[in-house]
Amino acid sequence: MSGKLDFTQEVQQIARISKALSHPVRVYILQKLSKMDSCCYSGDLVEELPVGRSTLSQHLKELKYAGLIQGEINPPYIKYCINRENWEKAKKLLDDFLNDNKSLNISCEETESLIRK
Amino acid sequence: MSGKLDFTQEVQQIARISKALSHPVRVYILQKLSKMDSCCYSGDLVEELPVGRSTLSQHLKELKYAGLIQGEINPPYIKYCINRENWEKAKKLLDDFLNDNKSLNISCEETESLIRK
DNA sequence: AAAACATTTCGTATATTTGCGAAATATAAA
DNA sequence: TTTATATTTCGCAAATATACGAAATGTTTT
Repeated sequence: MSGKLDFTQEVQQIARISKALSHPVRVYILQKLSKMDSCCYSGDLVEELPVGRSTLSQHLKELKYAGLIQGEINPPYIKYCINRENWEKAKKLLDDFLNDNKSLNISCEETESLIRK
Repeated sequence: MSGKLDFTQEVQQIARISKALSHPVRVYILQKLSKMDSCCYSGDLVEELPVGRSTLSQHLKELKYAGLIQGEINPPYIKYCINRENWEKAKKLLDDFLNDNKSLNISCEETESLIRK
């Protein structure tokens, strides 16, 4: 009976993907994997990143859980690479969110009274 | 002397923006403000959202701190609207991050051995 | 001046995130 | 079979995020 909305699937998905991108280590990993168009060993990444092995492993797990990367077992290594399918979906979701503005007019007068922290 | 990298400004900014987008309440607010191309009172938003006034206020504060929205004082109300300048910057940062892939070939063989949670 | 209103700040509780080292797992090499 | 290697899981501590209600702030209306 209240006017409270449930969040749409879209809103929830955008928040979930953004959360996956909300840490520099994870942004770095995704940037590298998507640019390199190849796979990376966890051991290679830990050399470049300012975190320990177990911490890196957790970040990889989160990205895996979010569906943005996948690991190919290649004993005793695990090669990580972008999950292209989900990466494309994530891109589309964020693109739509960022660019679906009704107009770009500035209707809110920018006055001197704007709150500044 | 270690091979550890510092994160680039770009990587840090992407993580910071993504963090601002990592909660459904904040995604909803940004979606609404960017689509409506108008301003909103905190009181209007609290009617629609499943959080209390003080909690909403905190989310608005975070978005303000991230530079994505601004509040125009209109006593006794405060009208919130998108900070168009920073919103455009955020869009560009994320767009570049999402779309700057060297190629889209799938070089990582997708085998049955993919790790699945 | 007092009452009403919109919003924020404060204090607090709980949950989640981040990080580490040690131990566990599993494979390859000796 | 023992040893070395790559990675993950576990247990824990510290930091951060989320949420609420009560109190504070500041403005308008009465």
